[in-house]
Parts: sequence; structure tokens; C-alpha cells
Amino acid sequence: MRLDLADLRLFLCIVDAGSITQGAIRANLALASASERLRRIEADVGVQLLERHHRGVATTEAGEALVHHARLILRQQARLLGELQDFTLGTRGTIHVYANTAALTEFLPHKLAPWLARHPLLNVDLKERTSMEIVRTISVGLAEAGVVSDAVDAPGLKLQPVATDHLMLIVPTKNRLAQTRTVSFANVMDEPFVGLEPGSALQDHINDHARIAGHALAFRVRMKTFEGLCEMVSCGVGVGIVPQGVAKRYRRRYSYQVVALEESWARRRLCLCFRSWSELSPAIQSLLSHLGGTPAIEAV
Amino acid sequence: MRLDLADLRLFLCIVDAGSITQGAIRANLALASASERLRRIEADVGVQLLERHHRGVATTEAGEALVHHARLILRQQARLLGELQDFTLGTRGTIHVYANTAALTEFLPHKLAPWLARHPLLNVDLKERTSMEIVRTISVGLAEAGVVSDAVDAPGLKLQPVATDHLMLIVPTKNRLAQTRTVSFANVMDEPFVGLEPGSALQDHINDHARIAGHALAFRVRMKTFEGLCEMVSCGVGVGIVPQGVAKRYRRRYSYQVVALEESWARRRLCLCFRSWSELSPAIQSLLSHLGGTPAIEAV
DNA sequence: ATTACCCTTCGGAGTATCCGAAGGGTAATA
DNA sequence: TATTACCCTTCGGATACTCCGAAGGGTAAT
Repeated sequence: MRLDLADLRLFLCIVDAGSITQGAIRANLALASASERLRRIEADVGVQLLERHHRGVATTEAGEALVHHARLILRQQARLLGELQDFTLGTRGTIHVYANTAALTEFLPHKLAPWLARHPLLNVDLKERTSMEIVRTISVGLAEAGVVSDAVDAPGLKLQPVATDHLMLIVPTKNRLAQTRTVSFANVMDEPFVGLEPGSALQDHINDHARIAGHALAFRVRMKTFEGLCEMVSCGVGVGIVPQGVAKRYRRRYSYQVVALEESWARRRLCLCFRSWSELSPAIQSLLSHLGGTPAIEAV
Repeated sequence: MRLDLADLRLFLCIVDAGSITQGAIRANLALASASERLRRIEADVGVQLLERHHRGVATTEAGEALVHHARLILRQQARLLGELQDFTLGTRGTIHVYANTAALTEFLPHKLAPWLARHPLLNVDLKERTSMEIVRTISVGLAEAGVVSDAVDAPGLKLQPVATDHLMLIVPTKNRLAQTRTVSFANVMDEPFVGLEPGSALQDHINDHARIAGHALAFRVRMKTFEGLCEMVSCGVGVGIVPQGVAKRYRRRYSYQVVALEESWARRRLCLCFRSWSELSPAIQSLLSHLGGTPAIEAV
């Protein structure tokens, strides 16, 4: 399988232009090359992407999907190039903080806000990375500190727990599990599920564990946000799995029952991660000690 | 500029393996090819990505950024291929609904939940697309209906407003603007801003209008979620721009003042979009009439 | 000193890509 | 009905690219 970036660019040109001829011109290609390239793409993916008409081409549904993803991928690539250009300059007066998704959405906003308010001259650049990436970046000295999950091992680094981030099952109030406190994942895999859109890290993680157990979860609908997911559950559409912080935050607004998952992979902790305290710059020291100070979220 | 997908794959292999030699093996390439390819990448982007050491290579900060984006791009590509494979099968018994980001996060969860609860045999596949993409998909008959912004023109299609989605400025309670009801964008461009992470459609949109006005917004911090943004504003970190629904939803939990933006590009409406009512399948008709029924969100 | 890695450069071989030209089709216009 | 204007595909050759093996040079450990 190939599917080059050039393929994606060409395909967008063709769809936008409405014909292979015009699309080839936009892409600075000869008609023959565009046609040939298109044929190879369709052969590779095994689906027809364009319907050839007498007055140009029209996308099939698969073609429309390709258009969408092509735009996303090319935008991502543009972002990458832009970020790489930035390294010729270098940003000044800004603290760089690396955090995983959970920390970035659940933990950091609440903790960061008062600190930023008290330090009006310092700006913070939040970078979302996987815990693994963060650990490696800190290990080699390219970053000072970050917030990671304790699921990764970080040889030679300090890990200081600051919050829990357990995964919880949430169920409608009249569900058979509504009265239980804990449940095993195996016991709920056959329920109808409300999920997150495919491709999100958490959803992939959950699906993996279902697959390991030999099951595939049945999704009634997949939402884009945790809040949407919680609302679906509260209306009885199905059950869902969300981080503890999310479950707690919305259980007032949308009524549902929270049930702990027994599996060990559902028990996660967020940790500050750095090499050694004394090596840190004063600004980072101030920020970290604030983050680690009063762990309000970890109380259940 | 080239920067192939093969380049990204190779680079990941090299970084994971810790040396060009081992990385080349993982990528099924000869050492010479990998070295050469790497050289061309670094020449293209103009930044050193790897530090050559006697015992392998180590990433520079730019290299680490490339690693991160490479993973995102390749994951996106995998998602694309997976979705294209689905078209060989075809999903059954599922309603496909296309919606833009605002509808997907603000409008749909609340409206969709009771309908799904009342129709336990029907599943819904939500697809996030830009309003433009949705209109085109419906025009050519590849989709039945969607929820779009009224900013796009949809020749030959029915647009039925179901909710307002105006952009609002939110400011800390002691900000100079806290007592005003409306303000022009030009009047706030010099405030310190709390933004969304770069690359999000809304943030790009706002930046564009700032650029048109000849300004660049100064961001103290860029958050991943609207809720995080709101919390920052409530703590006095800066001002922010969010959809009306978001501003209303969180103004209880995080105290801030909401000020309307006067510009016309800040006044947006969400509309149901379809070709003709009689052509729609009964299931979609049921869903749309439910969505259009009681527009709870549009009341200010 | 030997061995084990590691990276770069070079010239040649193989192939993927591109292109122009030729071929065949439809639809609107004269 | 002939002409014009598009549109797409196929074919053979020229080009450019990528890949590879071999050679070269370096460091670190045994």
C-alpha cells in the first residue's frame, strides 16, 4: 500500500476542479499522469472513488471520505512544517509544559489557571504528547518537566503523583448495574455502548482490552466529546466509559450512576515528571510546586 | 518540498530503534538509503532533526516535534484506510448524520439523546465534516441530511434554522469590558487572550479576522478544550472567544462576563440541510423533525 | 590490536513516474 | 449531420528517483 501525500493532493485538486483534466492542471501534472495515478489509488484501496461522467467526474461516498481525510492529513502536514520552521527562531519568555491528553483536559486547566493569574508576565505553551513521548523527551534533556500517566516506566526520572485518573463505567439510572459499586469489564462488554469517535486514544485503549477478551463492543453512537457521551448515557442510550474526573463533573447535570471498573488497567494516576528538582529553572519550580501542592482532584 | 509518508515512517523507525542502522532494518531499507533519505529530509526542512552520536542517534527538539506529528499523520492515514475498507462491506441499520464541529459538540448531543433513547433499534453514525463538505455531499445525493452553518450557500438545498451559534467574548469579572453588553472585535484585539490550540477550525477562523484587521492576537496560553479556556478566563488569565452555547453552559461554574461581538462573522446559525423532505427515508424524517422541533438552545 | 557498532559517500542498477501522442466517447452548436 | 469542445484512457519512451552494495572512516569496548 502506498497512498502518497502527492496522491492526496492530486485527488483534492481533481475533486475541487470537477474533472481530471482541470485537476491535473492545478496539480501541475499531465493528464495522463493524473489518470494513471488515480487508477493506481483506486486499485490500491480496492474501491471506486470517482464516477466518470461525460462532463467530468463526481465523487462516490468513498471518494468523499477520502476527500475529508486528505484535507485533515494535509492540514496536519502543514502544521508540522510550520512547527519545524519555528525552530529556526525559537520562542522566548515562554514555559513549555508537556502533558498527556487526560492531564491537558482534566487536571491542568483547574490547576494552571490561578498560577497563570498570579504570574502575568509568564506565558505557558502546552504541548499534548503521549506519556511515552514525554518521558523520552525529558530523559534526553529536551524538556524540563511534564505530566504523565504512571503506566509508563521512566528510568532515572522522578515521578510525583498529583492526581488519580481512574476509568469509570457510567450507566443509566435504571440499568441493571445502577446499584452496584464495582464491576468487571467482562461483565459489561455485551451492553450497548456509547463511545467516543474512533481514533481517540482512550477509545482505542478500551477497544484493545475488549479485543483481548475476545469481544467487540457494540456502539449505538460515537460522540465527539465526553460531555455528549455523558448526556447520551443519562438518557438511557447505553453505557459508557469515562475518566473519573469527567464522571464526577457531569453527574449533576446529567443523572447517571458511576460504577468502578475492577481491572487494573482502569486504575491510572497522573504524575509530575522531571529529572531532578535542583536542575529545574525557577519558573518551572514555581509551577510544579503549585501543581503538586494541593491535589484537589484525587480525592474521590 | 516533499516529505513523504515513507519519510515519516522511516523517521519513526529510526527514533524508536535508536540508530539509523537498526531503524533502516525495521523499515526494510538498506542503511545507505535510510541515511540518504534522512539527509534529504533535513535539507528540506532546514533544521537538524537528529544528533549523530558514536552509539546511535538522539532526537533534537525539532526531531521530537517531527516524531509527534508523524505519529498523528500516520494514525490519520490508518484511519482513512480503515474507513475506505468499510465501503467494501457497507454498514446496515445505521443512520448516517453529517454535522459540523459546532453542531456535533453543542447542539446534537442534547437533541439526539432522547431520540436515540426512544428508538433503541436504530444506531446513529455521526460524521464530522465542514459545512462545505456536507453541502456538497448532500447535493450529489451521497448523503441524505446534515447540520451545517448558514455561512455556506447551498444551492438547491433546503436550509432550516434550528439553533443559533453566535461567537461571544468572555472576560474576567474585573475586566474593563465586564459591564458592557456588546463590543467590536477591533476593540479587544490588544487584550491578552486565552485561545484554543492552533489548528482548530474556530481558532484559525478568529486568527484570520485578526490578521485581516492587521493585528496578531497575543496568547497567554492555548487550551485544548472550551471548558479549560473558560476556567482560565474566570481566573483572570485573559479574555477568550467561544460559541454562545459554551459561554452559557459554563458561566455558572466559572464566573466570567459574556459580551456579544458586533461583527457579522460572529453571528452564526445552525441549520438542518437536506434536498427535499419527501425524498427522505422515514427514519431520517423522524430524526430531523425531532431535531427541528423545539429549538431550546437558540433562546438567548 | 581486534572486534563490534555506527554513519557517510559513491556509482550503478532497477523501477516508478511523467509525458506526448493517439484513440474513443458524449454533448452542444452550426 | 458535421463540427467543435470537452472528457477520459492507453501506450511507449525518456526521465528522474530511489534503492542498494561496497568502500571509507570514526569511536568504544574487549
